[in-house]
Amino acid sequence: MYTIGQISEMFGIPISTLRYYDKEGLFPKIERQSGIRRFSETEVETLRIIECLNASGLGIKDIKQFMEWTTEGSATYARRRQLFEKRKAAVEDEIRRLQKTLDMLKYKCWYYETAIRDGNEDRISAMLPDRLPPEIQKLYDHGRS
Amino acid sequence: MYTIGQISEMFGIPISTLRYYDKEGLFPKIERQSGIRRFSETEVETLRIIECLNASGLGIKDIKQFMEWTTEGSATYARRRQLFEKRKAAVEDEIRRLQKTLDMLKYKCWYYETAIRDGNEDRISAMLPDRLPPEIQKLYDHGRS
DNA sequence: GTATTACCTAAACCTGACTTTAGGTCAATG
DNA sequence: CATTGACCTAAAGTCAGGTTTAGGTAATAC
Repeated sequence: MYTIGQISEMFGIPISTLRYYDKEGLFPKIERQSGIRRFSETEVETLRIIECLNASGLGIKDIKQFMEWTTEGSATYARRRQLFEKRKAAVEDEIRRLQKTLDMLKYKCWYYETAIRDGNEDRISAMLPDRLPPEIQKLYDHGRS
Repeated sequence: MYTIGQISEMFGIPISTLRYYDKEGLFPKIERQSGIRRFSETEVETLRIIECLNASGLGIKDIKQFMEWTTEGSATYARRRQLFEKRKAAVEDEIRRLQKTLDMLKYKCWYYETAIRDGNEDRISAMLPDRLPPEIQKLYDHGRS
C-alpha cells in the first residue's frame, strides 16, 4: 500500500494531478483510511494503463469509461479489447504522420545547411520542385504526400 | 492569388483558424486589397511550414518567431536551421515514445484476446510478469521500459 | 432594389487538462 | 504544547488553441 506522495514519486506525476484523476473517477475502487487515499497494486496497474491510454491520445473521459468497464468483470472483455484495437490503429496512424513530418524536417535541415553553405537560397530554388538530389527529393516528396 | 475561402478549401483548415493564425502574426507579409486578405504562393508555402512545425509539436508563438526570422533574410539561416534540427530530434523522441506505447497496446490486445478465449484472466495472471509467450513478453517488457 | 454570398473585426466563449489557492485535519517531533 | 509535514476538499485560475457571436462592408444574382 502506498500514499499519494509515494505514488507521485514512483510515477513522477504531481500529487495535484493524481487527486484530479481520482476526482475524475479514474481509480474507481481506491480505498481510504480515515479520508486518506491508499493506493494498492490495483491502482499502480491502473496508473500504468492511464499512462498508456493517455500516451495513445485518449481523453480522460474515455479513460474513465474504460475504468468503469474493468469494474464490470468479464462481461466487458470484448469492449475493452475493441478499445485497445482502436488505440493501436490510432497510434499507428500517428506514427505514420510523424514519419512524414520527420521527412519534411530532414528536408528542411538539408535546405538550411545548403543555404548556409551557398549564402542564399537561389541554387535550391532552381532545383525545386523536382530536381533535388535523389535522397533529398525522396524526403521532400514523402513529406508532402 | 487566393482568397481565404480558397485556402481554407485547399488545406482543409477552417477560415476562422486562418484568421486566427494571421492575427497571431503567422503571415507577416500577407497583402490586402481593400481590407481583404490575398494569399500568394508565399503564404501557401508558409502554411505548409506551419503544418509541418505544428505537427512536430511546436507552439504558435514559436512558429511566429520562425516566421519573423524568414523576413530577416540570410542573417537568420543558422537560427532557422537550428530550429529544424531541434524539431527533428523532438519528433524522433516522440516516435520512440509512441513505439513503446504501441507495444503496450499490442500486449493489451493479446491480453484481451486471450481473456476472451479463456473466459477469465487467471491463466494470464499466472504467466505474469515474466512467463509470457516469448513474442508477447517482448512487447510487455518494451512497453514498460 | 433586395437578397445572398464572401469577406471583415473585436471580443466573448469553449474545451481539456491541469494547477493554484484557501482553508482544514491529524500524527509525530522538539 | 506548538510547530512541522503529509494528507484532505472545493473552487477558482491558467493556458493553448481554437470557435462562435454580433455587427458591418461590398460585389454579384434574381
